[in-house]
Amino acid sequence: MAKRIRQIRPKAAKIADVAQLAGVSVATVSRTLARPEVVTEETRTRVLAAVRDTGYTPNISARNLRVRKTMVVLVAVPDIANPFFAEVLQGIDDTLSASGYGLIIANLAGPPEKEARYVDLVCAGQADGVLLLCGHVMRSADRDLRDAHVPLVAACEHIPGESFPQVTIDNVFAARCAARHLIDLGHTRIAYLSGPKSNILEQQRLEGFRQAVREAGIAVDAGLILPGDFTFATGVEGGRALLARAPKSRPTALFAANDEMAIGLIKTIHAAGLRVPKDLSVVGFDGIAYADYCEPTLTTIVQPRRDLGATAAAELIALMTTGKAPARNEIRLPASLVLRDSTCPPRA
Amino acid sequence: MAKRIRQIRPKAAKIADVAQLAGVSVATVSRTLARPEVVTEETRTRVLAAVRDTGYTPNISARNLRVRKTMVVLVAVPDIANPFFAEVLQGIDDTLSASGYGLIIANLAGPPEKEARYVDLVCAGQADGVLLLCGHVMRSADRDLRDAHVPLVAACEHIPGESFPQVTIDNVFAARCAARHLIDLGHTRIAYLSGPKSNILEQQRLEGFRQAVREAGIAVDAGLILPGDFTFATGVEGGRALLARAPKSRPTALFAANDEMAIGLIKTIHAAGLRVPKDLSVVGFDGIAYADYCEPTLTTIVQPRRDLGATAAAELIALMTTGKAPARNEIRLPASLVLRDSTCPPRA
DNA sequence: GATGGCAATGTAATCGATTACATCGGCATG
DNA sequence: CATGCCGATGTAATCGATTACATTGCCATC
Repeated sequence: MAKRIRQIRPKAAKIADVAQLAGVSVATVSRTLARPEVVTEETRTRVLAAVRDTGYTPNISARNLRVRKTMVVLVAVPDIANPFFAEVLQGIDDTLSASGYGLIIANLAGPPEKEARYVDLVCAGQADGVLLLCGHVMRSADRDLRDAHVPLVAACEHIPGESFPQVTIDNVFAARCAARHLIDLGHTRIAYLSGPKSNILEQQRLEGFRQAVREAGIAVDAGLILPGDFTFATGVEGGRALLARAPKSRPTALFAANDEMAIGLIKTIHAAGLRVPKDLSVVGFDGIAYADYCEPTLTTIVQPRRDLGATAAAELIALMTTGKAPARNEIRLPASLVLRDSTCPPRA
Repeated sequence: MAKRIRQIRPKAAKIADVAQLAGVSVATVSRTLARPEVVTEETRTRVLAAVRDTGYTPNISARNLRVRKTMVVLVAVPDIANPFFAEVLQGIDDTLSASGYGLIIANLAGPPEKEARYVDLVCAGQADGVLLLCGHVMRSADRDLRDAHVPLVAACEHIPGESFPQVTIDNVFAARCAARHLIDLGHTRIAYLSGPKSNILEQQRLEGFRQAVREAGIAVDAGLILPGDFTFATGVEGGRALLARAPKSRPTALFAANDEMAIGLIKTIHAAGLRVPKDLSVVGFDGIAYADYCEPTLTTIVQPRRDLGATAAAELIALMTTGKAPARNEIRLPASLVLRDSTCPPRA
């Protein structure tokens, strides 16, 4: 136990060691590894044998310094603990690592000075590109990021009027579909459970909701727009607010700006003895895994999470390698309304 | 729109530029930045001004090459999409980034060759340390990792007989508590919903379950050990298996080796018209956020996820900086049994 | 047989920061 | 006044890989 860990790492083999062992020059070793076809069959085998024997692996810092690339991209994510982003991340990781890129994750949930540190990293040439999974990067950091002229791609949150590629779903349209679904079922008193007002996604989803309601000729009741911030807890709050209303004036359906709030709300409604969907139909947004586990299963807009990540990553790779922006700057992936058990027509 | 992104990054300022502008040598610039107290007040201000004016940020690859450190640690995680690990990651991230370390995440969910690539990265000196969140690293890669003599710390899964520090909870003990809770409530026919047989956590939890049952003088019914693999889907399967039994021979309580399975199982039980906890008490394991959202809320063992991550990270930092292993190699953090609504005494 | 071309390999400059060692000037001490 | 020390700064070696350019030798061509 507690066997002392070797404190001094054995001096790793360097390219010169390999060269010496193989009886060639360092250039030949480097070439053998980078473009095997340019060296003789014979030297190639000798060099590769030497590589094996020495256990050589190239020092990446040295290479990076020389070629001025890092093969690393920085991914700024609002909150890794959020399962939604976790899945987007997987898509990113798959694509990126298939092309030999590593990714370093900047988790923005946390003290803001961390954010600054990550931006520094990028500026210091520690990343060849940046993937933004959220619209709100700190103002000052944001400037620095642009000034660094590092290839940049955003995903998930669409920021209007930006010049870098953005991969998102059409939130306005999707929200309109969701609301429309409730309307088609026959609901006319429909509530909306909001995300944080300043959030772009929230704004777009509310807009979609408004459009659908307006199209149906329903007046939007300001009292039915409930405040929230995308968390389970505010979903619970929303449920309480609903229950506080006189039964007559309660909505028969509700559209939540994300799934977590929808689930919190349903829980509260159930606790009060009312049933979803009979007494209240609920539609969510995002399509987190849990939406399919909860009771009742949640009708929701499912975003192609992995695909969003994968596409954004592919876009970034293109940008990093060709250096030019893609033809279409705003890439929209299809989202789908998945019908489950949390919606039904209103009671007669 | 599609404003062409600047293809050639403006040549970033280097230390020599700053030195020239400030009218000092590169050494002085470097010293000013690293140890401000050793230079004159006067030069310091001149240098800092020059740094600002040139927008200089040190090139990290060059620094790494020189000082043979990267200030990056590699975190091997079985599956980032799993919310449990996501929270552990947050703890890691907080601690690591507070000490100026970056982290690169090796997501092992995916093609095994990715794993090899990550190991290469470490061997190539791209990381100063490794944090393992799972016991099962590929055999061959495992060897390479040890051979690289890179500081290593494991968390979450305890691997008996290893020489590197491990930060975990006592799974056997915790599982025993969970089972004990059911026994104390008066249950005598208790089922166990397993994880994958080869998984160490599963083995430890099953062992804890067995101990509790044995202590209570209850015979372990092999038919009540249901197969599973930690996924929601196998939880559902487990539920079906239970329902397939004659009502008389059904257990009155069940301990699931993790929360996701417990939730899947409850869903199935409910769908069949039985109620949790009245007809079946259920205890889970892990304490994922969702365990507190579901209906009924889940009695479970909650692991100190953030703390596991933070402690492991702190341990790794110590190992990387002092180079010596800590006094205690096996660090156990306390887990707690949280009582919620999914358990109650059996019906008379 | 001289010449040009080409394929294979070697030599050395280079990337940008850190830091051991050298230098310089000033001041205190004997 | 010479000596030595110290604090501030400069000079240049160094980290390890890549690659432009140089070199070598061989073969084909005239």
